[in-house]
Amino acid sequence: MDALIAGMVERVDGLRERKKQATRVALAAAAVRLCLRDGVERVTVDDIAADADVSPRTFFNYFACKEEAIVDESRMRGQRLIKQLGSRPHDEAIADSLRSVMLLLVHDATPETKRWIAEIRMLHQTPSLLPYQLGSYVAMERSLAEVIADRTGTDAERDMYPRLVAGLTIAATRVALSRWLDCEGRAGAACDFVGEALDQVAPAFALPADRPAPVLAGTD
Amino acid sequence: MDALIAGMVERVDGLRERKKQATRVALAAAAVRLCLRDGVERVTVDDIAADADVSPRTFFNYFACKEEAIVDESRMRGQRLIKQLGSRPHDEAIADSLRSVMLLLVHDATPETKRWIAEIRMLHQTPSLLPYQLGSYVAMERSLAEVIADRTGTDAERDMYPRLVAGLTIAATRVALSRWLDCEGRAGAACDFVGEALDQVAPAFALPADRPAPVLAGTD
DNA sequence: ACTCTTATTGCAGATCATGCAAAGTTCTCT
DNA sequence: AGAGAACTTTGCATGATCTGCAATAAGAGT
Repeated sequence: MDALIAGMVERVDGLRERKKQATRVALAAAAVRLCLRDGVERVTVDDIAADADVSPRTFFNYFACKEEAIVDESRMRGQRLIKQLGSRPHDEAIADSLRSVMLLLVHDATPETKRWIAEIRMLHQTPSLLPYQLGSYVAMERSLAEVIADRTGTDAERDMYPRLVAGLTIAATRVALSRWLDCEGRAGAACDFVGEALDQVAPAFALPADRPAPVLAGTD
Repeated sequence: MDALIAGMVERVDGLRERKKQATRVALAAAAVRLCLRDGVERVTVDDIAADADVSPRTFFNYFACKEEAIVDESRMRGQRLIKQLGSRPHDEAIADSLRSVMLLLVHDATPETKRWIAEIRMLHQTPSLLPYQLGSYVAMERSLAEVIADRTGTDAERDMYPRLVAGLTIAATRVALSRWLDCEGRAGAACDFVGEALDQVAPAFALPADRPAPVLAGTD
């Protein structure tokens, strides 16, 4: 749990680390801003670097490609979400905690959510970005699994349960958002879609110990 | 359903279409073969094109990048799997059908499975390929959703259920295989992992109509 | 102030990826 | 069979992507 917190919290020691963070954030923000303004196709790495006031070469010290930078804000938003999961009441059922936190995503009160919607709308209609978006989801899955392990008394290394619940949660949310974007404006709010998907998947969150043994017995 | 079958079946009309298929298959096979032989980093598009006996320019008529070609066999394998799902008894519970078909993946009787294992082992330890692998999973999800819709009397366009079940199935299988690869040789066979994951997720496959209303009252 | 460590930058070079037009095929129709 | 349409392959040119390497600059610790 210590490593998790250390990796998540944005508290940084010295000036050097703070500048690195700032550069990374500036690059990611520039990437999204330019893509929203000019369209993903028309934005080059040079443009992004110029907008963030660093050399093009520095860009590649932070991201392997343009797409990674574009998706980085989404990744950070996921990390913040997981942090909020950690601050849910510790005795709450894990399904309820996950539901509350995932619904924060689409709770369109904050201006931040507005930007995020514009962002995922762009990601949703740009096939070349899809793989990298999915990659950031998997990264989120890993962090999520650690929190779930902590909350359910399972082991993120040895047990499949936390990884599985994390994967199912992300998958359900992803499908719900995708369907919402497909029929946007015509069929209700995003939180209805996400809520419905998480209701459907919730029965799979029962701890294996509480689940009746399957017909074909397990591995241990 | 017609469009699905048409897109899936590899039956081709004329010589032209057959040659195109052959070129695509040759490129994908060359990509995997060279990557397994020399390592992903050391293989260039020119190498792949040369191995498949076409010009480098032709490569880009089929794939947008090297990674897409490497993952294409995996994508085709998925399509074949979905075809097999269509031939399961039509009155079988969808959870059982999915279980049977997904377990075919890791049923290591065929020599084809051997190659596939080598392939996913490579994908698993090459972070730069992960995004494209995930992309092929999402493509598989779409086809899978159509079959599930057909089998359960739901609508792949309007209902969330088939897309969700497809997404959960893929997610469970992906997590199981990932965990198996993480502790390979130490903790049993791959089919045990996949089976356990699918057992855990199965309760989420109940049709919404059969599911009791959630505690937190719904959205409608 | 001095040194150690680390980040930034420019440059060279390889690879990636796309548009375009010419050349080579398969297909269709008579 | 043969003419022309439709499509695929290919080479070329060009811009973008990405990686090492070495020099410079800047923060951290003493």
